[in-house]
Amino acid sequence: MPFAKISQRTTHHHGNLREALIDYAIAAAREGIVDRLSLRQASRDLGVSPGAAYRHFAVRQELMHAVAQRGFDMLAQRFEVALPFNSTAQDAGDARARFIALGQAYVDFAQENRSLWRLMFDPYGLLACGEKTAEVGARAATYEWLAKSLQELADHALIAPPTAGSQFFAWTVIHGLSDLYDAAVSQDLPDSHRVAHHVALIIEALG
Amino acid sequence: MPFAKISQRTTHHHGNLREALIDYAIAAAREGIVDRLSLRQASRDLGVSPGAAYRHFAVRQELMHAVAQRGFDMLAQRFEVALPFNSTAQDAGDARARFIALGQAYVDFAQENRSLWRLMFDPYGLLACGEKTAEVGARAATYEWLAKSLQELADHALIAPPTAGSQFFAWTVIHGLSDLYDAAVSQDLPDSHRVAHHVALIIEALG
DNA sequence: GCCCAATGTAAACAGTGATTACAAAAATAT
DNA sequence: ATATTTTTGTAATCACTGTTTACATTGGGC
Repeated sequence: MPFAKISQRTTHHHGNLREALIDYAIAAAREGIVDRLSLRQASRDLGVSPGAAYRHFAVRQELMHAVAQRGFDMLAQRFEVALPFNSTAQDAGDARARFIALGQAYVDFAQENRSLWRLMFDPYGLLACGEKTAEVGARAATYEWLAKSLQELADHALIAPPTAGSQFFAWTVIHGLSDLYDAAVSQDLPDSHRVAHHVALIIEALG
Repeated sequence: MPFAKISQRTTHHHGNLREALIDYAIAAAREGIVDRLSLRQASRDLGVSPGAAYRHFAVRQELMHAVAQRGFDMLAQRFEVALPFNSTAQDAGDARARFIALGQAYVDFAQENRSLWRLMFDPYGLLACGEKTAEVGARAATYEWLAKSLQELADHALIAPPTAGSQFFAWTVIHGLSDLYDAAVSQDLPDSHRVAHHVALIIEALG
């Protein structure tokens, strides 16, 4: 589905089938429902027998697992761009702008990767799947950026000192926004700076 | 899966297969991933041939469609309990309590019906499926309660007069909370009145 | 009582996740 | 360098799925 047959390899071994499968799934995510991806189709397109995939993923869900993890990495990368980790807010306005940029990055990513996004937060996929340490860890990593940004806001007296509760609140709002923003477009909302405006409201709430 | 063979009917016609299938799926949702429900399994358990289901749903997705719609009805029912429609807030405290009850109802429903919940907000299921008027309509109906509650808050000077933007913001927060609350439990947050506290923050933001 | 639309059945199709027994190649040890 | 072991592939097979088709049964309206 995502793209036609790719590798006419001549060697018996594919070389990097595991990563190739993840790449394939990520590409598939961009133009459809990654969760509904067929292992057989993927194997076929990669020029490999169906059974081969099972050397790398004991079960279909395990591939989805890996894909979601990759998704969290991609998200973290976005955060790093929006909020380079070795940078700091200069003043209150800067802290505010950086916080909004963070929220915007989150929403943008969700919108540009709907299908992957949904997979990442599937409570039946990752969260229910045995050892959830890894991906919860990855999520926690992205959580760090939020913590940092909130701290900056507090440092410039825009909000009260952050707590676990306020951090969760901020995440909640941005996450909800990411999930619903599409639907919002279909309704007619006030036009300008929509995401920015909503993210800014978080600052009000925590002020 | 959800429950074993049910109807040993003697008549040729089932009588109400369509509703029976939806009921079955709703029951299935309570103990697993409704989205992964098998039409054949369902038909089997209902004592009917696989093809029979196709007299009522041209395609599997159409059943999911109907199930999600039922989900919105169930949610609306919760709202009606939390906020009887022919009642009004007496004072500011009342308005506040009612708003929080509304949010709590939303979160509770999401948590008690995780699988159904996820189906309801699947952007690939309903929203992408042709004529989305019906379920968007249903969603809009639940939206009315939120509008009413916000208006009550404004009437008692707890927030500024509601706008489309502020309404969307409130929805966003409550929705995000519903989606993430499970994950939150796994972290250790301040203990008491968690949902209530977060919903209350919406009032701060819109004040 | 007859006809017809609605609703069921049975059998088939292609496609799926997964398992198994076996082959080829790469890595490693001798 | 050769033998052995581990990794990674193949082919065939299983039970199951969504969906379609041709055919049977039924209940309601004339």
